Amino acid sequence: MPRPRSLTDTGIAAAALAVLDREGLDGLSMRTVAAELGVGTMSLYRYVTDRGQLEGLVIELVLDKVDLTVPARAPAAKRLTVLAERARQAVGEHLAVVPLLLTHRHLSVASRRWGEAVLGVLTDVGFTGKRRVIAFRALLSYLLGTLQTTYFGPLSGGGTAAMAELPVEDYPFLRDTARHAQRVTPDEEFHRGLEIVLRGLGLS
Amino acid sequence: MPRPRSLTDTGIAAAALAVLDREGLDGLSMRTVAAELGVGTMSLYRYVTDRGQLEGLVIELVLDKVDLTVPARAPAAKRLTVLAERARQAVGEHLAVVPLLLTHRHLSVASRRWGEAVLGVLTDVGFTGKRRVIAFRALLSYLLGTLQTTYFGPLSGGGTAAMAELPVEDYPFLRDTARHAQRVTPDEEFHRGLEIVLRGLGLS
DNA sequence: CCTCGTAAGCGTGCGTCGTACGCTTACGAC
DNA sequence: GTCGTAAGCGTACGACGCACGCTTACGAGG
Repeated sequence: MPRPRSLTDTGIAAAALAVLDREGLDGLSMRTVAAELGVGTMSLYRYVTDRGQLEGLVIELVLDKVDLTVPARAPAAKRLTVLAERARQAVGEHLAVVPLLLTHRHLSVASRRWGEAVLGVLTDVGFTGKRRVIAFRALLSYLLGTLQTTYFGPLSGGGTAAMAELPVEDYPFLRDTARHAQRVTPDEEFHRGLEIVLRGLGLS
Repeated sequence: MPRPRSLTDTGIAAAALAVLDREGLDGLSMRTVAAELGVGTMSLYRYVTDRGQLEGLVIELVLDKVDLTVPARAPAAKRLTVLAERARQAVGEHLAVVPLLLTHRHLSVASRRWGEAVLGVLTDVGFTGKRRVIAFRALLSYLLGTLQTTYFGPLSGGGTAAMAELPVEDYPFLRDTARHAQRVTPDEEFHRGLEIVLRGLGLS
């Protein structure tokens, strides 16, 4: 009976993501997203209760793209690597969502499904009880940690370059490490770091 | 000759930290910090070029407290654990600085010194070149990851409680894991997770 | 075809933020 | 006692999120 809705959740999320990709986190506001949708600022509030919920839609859109199917007969380490790498890749394609992901992860349904998939693998190879809690949180912490370090201080970024020029007498190790770091790709860093965690879990 | 300065960097940082502890990150503004110091808002700008620099002072204040001395003859795993745990504790006493730490870590001198100490241990047990880069970043990512997960979604928090009530048919593992998680203390989570990473590094 | 209830769309405005600008004022060397 | 210097701050501007209530488009019932 009443006037039909003209916007969809995913349309709103896509607009916000477009703004995010184009102008970064600072450029994301109710006003810019509304403009991106060709709509008045306050119209957005017909679809979203507040800015936080809009941010939630964005991370949902990004995380929904990660494929959770996994080669059934592959070793656990391989299956976990695949799940972690897909999540990292999905987020990596829209780096500006990292800060939003960190704050909204816990109430995202896509994130929960990812967690369920990871826990499925862990359970499959005998993790239960507290051990499973610890293993899961270790994996999650490593993943989120790498995401945020690549976002705020990538090895290829200015921070590392600056450290490479630190005075040798004060920071010999940091300086030398920074110099090697510039030749490590993000993929290599993530993959080999993940191998470390998996090896620590007794897998691989 | 001119009028003497009445504020110090550490005084400003301490005031900001007090506001942060009392009112959280949302309560931190140039106005509230100035008021905490008993000074006009714009007076702060005589000591700090912008809000970002003020945030930098806070994290410097917090990180300066971490003791970087380490038992010389202890095994590497023990030395790294001590360094990681001290950093975690220093930050844990002022949880509201976590978001600031994530954004300002790379240009903090205290953080650099901590990194230098960690790299010293790694070097001491034979890590060099790319391997040292990977090992360091893995440790750093894990540490930052746990900090941010405990800040945004602690195991003892509402997020975990909500997951414990998830429908069994959709999220069997997540639900069961969340139930066990509520009985894991933050210290236990961090310590055992760190053990995993260290074991993955071939230490311990 | 017309009416009218409903909800979409949005204009205005408030209180907050960071901070640019320039005035006033306290200090201490001469 | 004078005066150069920099400390201290009052005002104001353009963003922000969002509360409120008006206007307007729709489509089902008569």
